Amino acid sequence: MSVEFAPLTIEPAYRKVAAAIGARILSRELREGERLPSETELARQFKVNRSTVREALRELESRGLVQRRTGSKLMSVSRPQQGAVAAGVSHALMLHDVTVRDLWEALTILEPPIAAGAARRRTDADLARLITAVEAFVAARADTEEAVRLTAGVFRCLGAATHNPVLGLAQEPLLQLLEPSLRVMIDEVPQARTRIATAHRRLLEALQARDADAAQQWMARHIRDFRKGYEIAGIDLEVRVET
Amino acid sequence: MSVEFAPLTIEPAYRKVAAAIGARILSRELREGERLPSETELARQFKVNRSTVREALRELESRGLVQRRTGSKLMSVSRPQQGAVAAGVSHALMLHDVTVRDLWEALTILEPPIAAGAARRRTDADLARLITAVEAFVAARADTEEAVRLTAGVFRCLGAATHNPVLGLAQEPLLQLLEPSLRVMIDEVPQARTRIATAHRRLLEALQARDADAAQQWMARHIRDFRKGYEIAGIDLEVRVET
DNA sequence: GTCGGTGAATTGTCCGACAATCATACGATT
DNA sequence: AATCGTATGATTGTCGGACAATTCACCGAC
Repeated sequence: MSVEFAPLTIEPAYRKVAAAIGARILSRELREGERLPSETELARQFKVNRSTVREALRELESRGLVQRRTGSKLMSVSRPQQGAVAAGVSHALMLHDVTVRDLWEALTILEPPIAAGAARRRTDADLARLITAVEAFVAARADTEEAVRLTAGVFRCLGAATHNPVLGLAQEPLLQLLEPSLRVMIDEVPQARTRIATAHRRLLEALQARDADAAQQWMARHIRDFRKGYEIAGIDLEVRVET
Repeated sequence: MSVEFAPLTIEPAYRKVAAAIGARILSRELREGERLPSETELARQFKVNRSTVREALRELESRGLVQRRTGSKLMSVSRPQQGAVAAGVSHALMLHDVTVRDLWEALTILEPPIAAGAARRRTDADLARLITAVEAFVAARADTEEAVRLTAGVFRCLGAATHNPVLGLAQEPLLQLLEPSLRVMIDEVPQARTRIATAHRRLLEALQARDADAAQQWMARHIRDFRKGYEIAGIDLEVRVET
C-alpha cells in the first residue's frame, strides 16, 4: 500500500497578505486609484505585524498592482504599466538565452500584422503622432542614441494605432531587447538610417491611405532589412541578446 | 525667466538594494542556481537593516530573479519562470480592459506562424509530446475543465516545438486569458469538442509531415473556429476578458 | 557507510522606536 | 483675498533587538 502524501507548501504570511490584497485588486473590488489603508491599519486588520504587511506591499508594488502617487504617502491601487511589465518579460527572455534570431523571427511574425491593423484602425490622432515620430527620426540622424529610441518609437506608434493593448504589450519586450543590437547596426551600417527612413515614409503613406496591404508589405520589408543590416554589421544572429 | 527643476526622485533603500542585486543577476555576474548570502550577511554588506534587505528580496522574488529551492533556506538566483511572467502579463492585460476580440485578434496573428515554425523545427520529442496532448484531449471529452486545459496544452506544445522562447512566452498570456471564455464555449457549443479534435489531428499530421503551410492553414482555421464558437455560444466579443 | 544527535546558522515573525515627510488646520502677513 | 508660517497628527522608511522553527554541517556510534 503506497501511502503517499503531497508535499505540503506552507505559505509565509507575507505572501498570504499579498495574495489577499492582490485578489481584491484583480477582482476589481478595489478600483484603480483607490487608496489602500495605512500599513498600520492593514496590520491591524490582517492581525500581522507591520513588517509583514510591508513585505507584502513590496511584492504588490513590483507587480505594479499598487503604486504611490507622487507626493502621497498612502499606496493606491494601480494598473500595471506597460513599460514595467514588458521590462520583466525582457529580462526573462534575456535570461533564457534568447538569440537575435529568435527576436527577429518574432518581429517578422508580429510586426507586419500590427502595421496592417494600424492602417485599418488608426485615428487621426494616431497618424499625427506617427508623423511626429517619423519626422523626429529624420531630424535625429546625427544622434545614434536618439535614432535608436525613435525607431522603436515608430513601432510603438503603430502598436498603439491598432487600439489593441494585447499587440502593444506583446511587441514592447521585443522593442526593448531590440535596442542594443539596433544601436550597433545603425552605427555600423551607413545606409541603415536612409533605409529605415524610407520604410517609415512608406508606412506613413500606407497608414494615411488606410492601405493595410501596403502597410503590411512595407513592414515586412522593413524587418527583412533589419536582418540584412545585422549581416552587414557582422552581428551573429545566434548570439544572445543583451540589455 | 522660467527657472525649472526636474522633480527629483528619492529612492528608498530597499529599492536600491533590490536594484543592486538585480543588476548583478541580469549581468550574469551571479549565475543561475548560485546561492545568495544570508539576509544578515547582505544587511552587513549593504550597511542596512535586515528588514530593508527582506523588502528588497520580496521584490526580487516577485520578479522571479531569486527563489528558494525546495527545502532550502538560502535564496538562490533563478531565471523567471515562463508561467509566472505570463501571469503578470495576463493580469496587466485584464486590468487594461482587453476584450475577447483583442485576444482573438492576437491569436489569429500569432498562432498560425507558430504552427508553421513548429512544423519546420519540431523534433521527434516535440512530436511525441504533441501526440500525448492530442490523445489526452480526445480522452477527456467528458471533463470540461480538463478539455480546456488540454486545448491550451496543445498550443503550448506547438509553441515549445518552435524552439523559440520568444514565441512561447508571447503566446502564454493569451492562453491564460483564453481559458475562461474557452470553458464557456466548450460547454455551450456541442460540436466544439469535435471540431477542436479535428483541428488537433490535422495539426498533428502537418507536423508529422513537416508541412509548414498545412500547419499554418489548419491553425488559422482552428482560430477562426473559435470565433464561430464564441458567436454560437453567445459570447460578446466586446466583453472584457476575466480570470 | 549509515544512522542519529548536536550546535550553529538562517528564516519568519514579532515588538518597539524614531526621524522625515505629508495632510490639515489655523492664524499671521501682505 | 491670497500667500505664508506654524503647529499637530498620521504615515512611511529605517533601525535595533528578540525568539521559535527549521535547516545545515559536523561528528560520533553502530
